[in-house]
Amino acid sequence: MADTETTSVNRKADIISAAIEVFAEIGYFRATTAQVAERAKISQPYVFRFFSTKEELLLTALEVSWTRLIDSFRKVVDSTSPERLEPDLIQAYEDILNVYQNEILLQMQAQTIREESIREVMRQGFAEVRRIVLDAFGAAGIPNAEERTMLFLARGMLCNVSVALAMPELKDQ
Amino acid sequence: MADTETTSVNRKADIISAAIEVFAEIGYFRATTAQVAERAKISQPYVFRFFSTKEELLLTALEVSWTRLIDSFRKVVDSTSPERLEPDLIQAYEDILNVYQNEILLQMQAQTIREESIREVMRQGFAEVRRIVLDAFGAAGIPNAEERTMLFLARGMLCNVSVALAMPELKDQ
DNA sequence: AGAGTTAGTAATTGATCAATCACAAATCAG
DNA sequence: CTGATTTGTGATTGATCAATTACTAACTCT
Repeated sequence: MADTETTSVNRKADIISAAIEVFAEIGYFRATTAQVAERAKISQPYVFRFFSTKEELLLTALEVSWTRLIDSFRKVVDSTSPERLEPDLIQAYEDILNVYQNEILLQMQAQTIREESIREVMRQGFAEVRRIVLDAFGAAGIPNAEERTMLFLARGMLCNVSVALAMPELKDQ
Repeated sequence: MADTETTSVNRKADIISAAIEVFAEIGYFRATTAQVAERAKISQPYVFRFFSTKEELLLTALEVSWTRLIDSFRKVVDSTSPERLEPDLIQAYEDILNVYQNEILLQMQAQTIREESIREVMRQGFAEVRRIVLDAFGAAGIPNAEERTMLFLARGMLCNVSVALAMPELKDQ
């Protein structure tokens, strides 16, 4: 097992990573499967061995991005103190925005896509993040947990815009 | 001057309105100029008499949407009391989200488009809205005006997502 | 060795689309 | 009435793209 081996799982992950980059940079509808394939260093038709349609590839890419966010938030909730909970959640989100910016940019795009399968993934992702934060705020004894959760999500959405448009003044104080 | 007359100005406005609807519903990159033309009840090539490219049409549509928002906020700021300022601004935004939802959905799409001309319009729009709100909060003697402005914008962004995904639970309380 | 399976590609297809061109119909000015 | 301008469309073009087809190459197991 050399590190150059190419398993089917690796290939699929490569394609998803390439798709996240290309879709985020170029825009899902404008990006072509050939561009994704080129980034993944495979031929264009080979993409369709792993994903039957372009939309299915988007769906999978979105699932990956939500899983990353949810896992990260869960880790914080399971390991921090009530006083550090909110700042640590904010820090976790900022880390993701730094390291996996393209995944967040892709989520932003998907917010306005009207295909029902896409909307469903987005709704599930948002609902689960909200659930995790709300439960954690409640367990930490934070008062007005519902409103605080709303404000936490709201600041997250503004951070996204701030990053996407390169307008740090929008969020910084 | 009958109300059925078609001036060049009317035609242009028709095309912009049609573009806002079609782009918002279908997505800018996926929407076709033929669909815009059909909605505006003209032929597809005639669109290009008023806009030299599809992107220029998007740019104009975005300008219209920002002008609507900015004019609305200015009206509130110029006419309300310091105590009613924030609730009235929130109400003004909710009204726009109800009546001109497509314009906001188009702005959301444009947040992730990387063409520099599009980004410039979006940055100017956000910067001007922020300036208006911040100045008004300051003039109204609201403490921590900067932070309150940030939170106002943040709640606005969450409202957008809540509307786009039809998830009222995200913003309601 | 060689049959069977997996990994991968070149070439093509049918559809779609932004933009242009060539032209027609209507309106207007003198 | 007529020439000029404005308003508008049908037909076309050249490019692009998702998806399919028909292959080849490489590996695996016996």
